[in-house]
Amino acid sequence: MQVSKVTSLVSCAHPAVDAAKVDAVSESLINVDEATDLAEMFRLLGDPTRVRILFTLLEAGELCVCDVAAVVGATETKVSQAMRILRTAGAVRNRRDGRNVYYRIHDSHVRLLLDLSRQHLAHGADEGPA
Amino acid sequence: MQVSKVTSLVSCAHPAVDAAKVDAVSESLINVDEATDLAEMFRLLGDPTRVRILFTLLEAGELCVCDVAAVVGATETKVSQAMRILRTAGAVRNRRDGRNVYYRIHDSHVRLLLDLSRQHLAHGADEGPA
DNA sequence: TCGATACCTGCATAGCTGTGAAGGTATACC
DNA sequence: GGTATACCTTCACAGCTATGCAGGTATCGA
Repeated sequence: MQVSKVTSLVSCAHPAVDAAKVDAVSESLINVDEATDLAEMFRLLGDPTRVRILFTLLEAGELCVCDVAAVVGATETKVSQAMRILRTAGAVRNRRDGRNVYYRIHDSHVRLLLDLSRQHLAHGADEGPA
Repeated sequence: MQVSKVTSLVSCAHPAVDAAKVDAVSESLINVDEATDLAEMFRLLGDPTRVRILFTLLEAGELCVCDVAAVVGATETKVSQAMRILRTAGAVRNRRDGRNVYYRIHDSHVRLLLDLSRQHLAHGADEGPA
């Protein structure tokens, strides 16, 4: 897979400025499928409503739709719609108990990202250069 | 800010199932602005093209548009458009050197998230439950 | 000055996304 | 059974997004 056939494995419009570097980076670059999966996960966190819902679940552990709606200050419909997206993506999981449906975070990567983000929000959201 | 006026600070449609829990979580929940900023950042990483571009820059350190296009296998226009979005959001920064414009990652949070993601991709993308 | 190169910028557009309204389903209680 | 609660789903739609095309700007070499 992916032999080092210099600059021929990439469909370049121009002759590359630094062919060696281009080839080197091409070798170690994640493939399109991995990038797509990763992007899909980030896109899931790319909505304020979903972010607040997830943080709510992160804090509470498990909560029914009704209570999540109360916490984030949104309608049940809105929360339910968001939950469907999160559930379909595998980020959360639900459990029925009587009339209520309880949701909790299921994906460990999502949990990790949320935790990390909260830490960064906690000790000053400094936007210092890398 | 945010006094504990139980269940009155949230506009609940129904009476909450667990009012105490709702109030407790409401107190510690990030506010809408923070959630919006966070979501905006995640949304920036929610596109495969941008993800691959950023990983390319993460690996190479600095690269001109031409070479990035060659690495990710996209047109210069596509890369340029993506760069504009990343630049506007503050994720990358550019530097002109003659005819070429070199880009590099500027945002430390973005860099951290990418690094973390790559690690998770590295040792098996296990989707085990949290 | 005259291309050529490297990159950028509208413009148009197909496709996606978040949101609300209306109505449906499942469970509990009388 | 009948009604209320809690949640879900379908439908519609305004707004956004990624992408390609055509043309523009900046720099270099002759």
